[in-house]
Amino acid sequence: MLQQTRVAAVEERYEAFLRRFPTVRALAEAVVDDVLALWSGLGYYRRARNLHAAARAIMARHGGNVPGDAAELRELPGIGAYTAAAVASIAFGKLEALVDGNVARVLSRIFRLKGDPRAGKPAMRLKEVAERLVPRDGSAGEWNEALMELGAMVCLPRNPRCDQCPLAGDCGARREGRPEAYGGRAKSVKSVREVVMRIAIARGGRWLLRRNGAREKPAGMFEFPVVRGIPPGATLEEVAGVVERELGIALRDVRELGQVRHQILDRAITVRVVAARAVDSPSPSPKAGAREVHGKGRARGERFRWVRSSELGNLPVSAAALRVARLLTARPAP
DNA sequence: AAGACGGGGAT
DNA sequence: ATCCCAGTCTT
Repeated sequence: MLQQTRVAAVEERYEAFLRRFPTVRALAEAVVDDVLALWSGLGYYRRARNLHAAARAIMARHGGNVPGDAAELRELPGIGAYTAAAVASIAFGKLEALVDGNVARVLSRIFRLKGDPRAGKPAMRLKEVAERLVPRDGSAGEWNEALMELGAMVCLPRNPRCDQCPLAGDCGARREGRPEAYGGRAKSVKSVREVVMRIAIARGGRWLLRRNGAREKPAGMFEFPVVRGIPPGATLEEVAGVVERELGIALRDVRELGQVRHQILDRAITVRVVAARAVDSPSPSPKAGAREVHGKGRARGERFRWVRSSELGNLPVSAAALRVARLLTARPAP
């Protein structure tokens, strides 16, 4: 969970995950949708799929015991150089150095290492430095945690708190007077704004959700259906017409509920949320043309599904869908 | 070596 | 609006 995700965000989620899957075996025996459901909203869902696959590999290859050796850990899906070293050193007391985003920044500054610390030669140099520094007295795990913590709490990307840093006297960047000049990424990402409309169709205490395909993002997660081709000034009648044509569901009580925003890597998305009820007859379910199935290799399930709000927590849903659901709960139908 | 991957919190 | 997070895998 911590891969590319802040500790604060993970803290709220991992206890529930461990309660649901307390052992490697429990995780290995779960179906992947149940694993993804506990990952809902966290993002990077490949991590959840990899963790699930890793649990199965640990059952198959290691008799259900997590290997303590970095090289063996590295063979598991989703475990790269950083995670292998972190688990081996922190959980198993092994002598392993590691470089995460925090350590990269700290060491780049202390030794005034130029270049993007996450890629290419600079990354290699950092790993060498980390390996030279890691203590050999059995405290590698503590050392690694301390270095990461220093980066997270003191040696901050933007405004480092050098006055509180125990290593300020040893820091080349500090001596140079410009600590922020080191440890930053090479290129920046431009954010593009985008507006989409999603519709929440209610029927008999359920909402209609649609599962993303393999090429849609986030892949395989449930969302409220997008309504495409709606210009900014369109009327609700026009919206209902598009939905009826695309999904084959007649609507009543159509109303614009409000907006939710969410930030995806390079896009700032504003979601206009339209709520409506399905007219029960004649066709309460998405018409055949809209009823796609999953691509090759997946179970052939329906793209669309009527879901009770109470069972939303048992399904893999995107963060956007969680926000929309929250809005629906806050502003229920009149 | 670059790009893809989701989302959020701090600034 | 930008940065970047206790990265990894694919192209």
